[in-house]
Amino acid sequence: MPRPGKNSYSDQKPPYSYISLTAMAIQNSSEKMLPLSDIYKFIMDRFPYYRENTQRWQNSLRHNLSFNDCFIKIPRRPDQPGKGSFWALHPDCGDMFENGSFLRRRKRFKVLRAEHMSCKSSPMMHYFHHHHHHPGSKLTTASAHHEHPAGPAGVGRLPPFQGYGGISCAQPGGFKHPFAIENIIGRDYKGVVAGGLPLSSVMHHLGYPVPPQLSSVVNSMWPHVGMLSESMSGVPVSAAASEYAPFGVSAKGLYHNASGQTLPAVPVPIKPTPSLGPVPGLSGPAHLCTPASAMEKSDLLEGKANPLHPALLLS
DNA sequence: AGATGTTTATTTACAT
DNA sequence: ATGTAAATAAACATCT
Repeated sequence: MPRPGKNSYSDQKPPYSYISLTAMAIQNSSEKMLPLSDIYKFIMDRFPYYRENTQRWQNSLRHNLSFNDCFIKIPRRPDQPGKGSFWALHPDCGDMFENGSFLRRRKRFKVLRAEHMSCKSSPMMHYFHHHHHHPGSKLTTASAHHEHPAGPAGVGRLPPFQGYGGISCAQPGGFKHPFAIENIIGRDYKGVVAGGLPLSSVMHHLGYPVPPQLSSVVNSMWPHVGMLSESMSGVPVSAAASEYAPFGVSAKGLYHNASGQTLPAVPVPIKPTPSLGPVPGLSGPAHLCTPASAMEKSDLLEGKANPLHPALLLS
């Protein structure tokens, strides 16, 4: 362990899995989707550690994109030049890091084989179209309508997406919130709380589109989101890097200080969700309290699917 | 040829 | 100690 001589953390391996790094990058983008090269760029910009061994970690990252159902591929429209597809987060992947650890999720997010059949599984599935080409491929190729009423200024603004081939089950004005990380940190987001739950996740589950402003909380979610490298931001990397210095802090201490205020999401070692005890009004078989993200394909196929979302159960 | 994706296999590390 | 998520390696396919 390097005795912190100022910069010693800067090139340390960040306490994020590839999945969380990628989710971070995607969430940080205005369109909530990025081409591979931009994911690379995001990571390299903020984490000096990843400016080396690029062959190795980028291969791993690509593996993760393909392998994990929480990432979906969105084809480019003809008017969006560039290489490769866009990558986004599966709308139903929920809080993948609800346990407070960005290193290891409680359970892998897996998509049901027959998900395309019932849109009732999630209103969000309206954004996806049954294009089951290759059997066994994860989600269907998405024909998501990533049209933002007005793309937030900045990153390569895309023309409003009209949908593919005229097929459209557009959710008027809606952005599909991918990743309800608000639950991790955002409990104090202004005006957010409804019955103790972040508004956006409630909305999500009621089938309402979550407005972009709400997903902007992301910027407070990930310690490094919004932070650029020293060269770009003028902020010394070492200073910013110290943000994830306290690896060992308890999750409890991270989320709320004494006054109940929310603190930045510093990744912590996975720990038993302290408040995960019996949820009032939600007693019953354990598997019924299992987060959707914890469901295995087999469970879902056997009809054990949990209609309730983690965000509504735990938080 | 190189970037992008997909897939299988093996190893490592963490949680329970 | 066992189960599993994540990391790593590598073969291979596709597309530009």
